[in-house]
Amino acid sequence: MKNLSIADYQALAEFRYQIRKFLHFSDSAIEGAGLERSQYQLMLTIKGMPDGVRPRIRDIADRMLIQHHSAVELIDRLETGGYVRRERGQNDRREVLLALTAKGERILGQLALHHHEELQNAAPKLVGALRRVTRERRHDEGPPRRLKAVSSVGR
Amino acid sequence: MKNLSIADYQALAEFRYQIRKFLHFSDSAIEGAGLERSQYQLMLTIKGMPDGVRPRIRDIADRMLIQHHSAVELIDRLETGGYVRRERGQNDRREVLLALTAKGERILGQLALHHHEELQNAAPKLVGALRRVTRERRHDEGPPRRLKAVSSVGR
DNA sequence: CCATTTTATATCGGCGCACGATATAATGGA
DNA sequence: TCCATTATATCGTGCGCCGATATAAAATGG
Repeated sequence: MKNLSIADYQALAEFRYQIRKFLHFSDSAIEGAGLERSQYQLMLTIKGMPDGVRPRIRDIADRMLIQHHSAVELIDRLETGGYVRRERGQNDRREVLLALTAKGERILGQLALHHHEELQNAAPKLVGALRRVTRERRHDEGPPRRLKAVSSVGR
Repeated sequence: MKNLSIADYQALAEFRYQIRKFLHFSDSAIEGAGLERSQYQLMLTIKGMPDGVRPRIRDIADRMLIQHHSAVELIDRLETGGYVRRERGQNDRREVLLALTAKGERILGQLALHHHEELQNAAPKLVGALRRVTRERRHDEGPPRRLKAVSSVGR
């Protein structure tokens, strides 16, 4: 089994850092809206489902890669907050179908837009970090110094 | 304020899904080694630091974008498990410098290699999802669901 | 020097997330 | 009908992360 070079460790660490940085931004935005990360993701999962598909709890859990009862907990809190609502299935009465409330739609819209804008800035660094992991070592960019939030891509 | 299209929501949801999928793989691998995600990341942060920099708790916390006392907790558990050790600073005796134990080095090496390999597979989908988010198509959606093999949802 | 401020680390209580184990209800198959 | 399966819900536990607070060492100002 081959070993990784220091540059490989640094590339992996850099990639984790970039993911954390994006999620850190995300968490701040989400918290500002009174939600938690997973609650936003659950709403986004509902909204981002293929057209016309009415999502059951089971479908949400699969898409979020969590156990169904973890989804149940999230939905409990989202329903309490008035962001989503449960609807019993008509045909199969075991099913619970989920829908965003008007409030949920509004909050999700704001947050998603904010995330969309942030990703225009963050994407290059994320892609760059990934490239450094997947490419054999290159050194055309120094160690990640402290950068303030940049608005330009820098190529 | 402009609104996002359904395709934008789907792209954002897909990106979150790809991140979750990578982290889900990561968590499984890490759990198999008896660790937690943040514990692996902390060790990786130590190992991936610029050459010669001896990491203090403060430096780790900054790099991980967490509060220093959150890092303290992680280090407590890592030290209990025998993965890292604390060393009092020689000059400044307030400092605690961190070092990986032999056990820590070995486990980190295995996990990092495993992650490195996985990223060779996962990177294309992550980059693809990012591209779909950053591609400008906000006003209209073209043909519905023109997707490459990229969106295989995986169970 | 000593008092005060700053820096570095540690402790305590709390909440959200996710899990395993388990329960309840509806459906479907032999 | 009986029983396995499916869908959802409940309970208890551990980790991650936080805010508030505490302790110790170093730096600073008279």
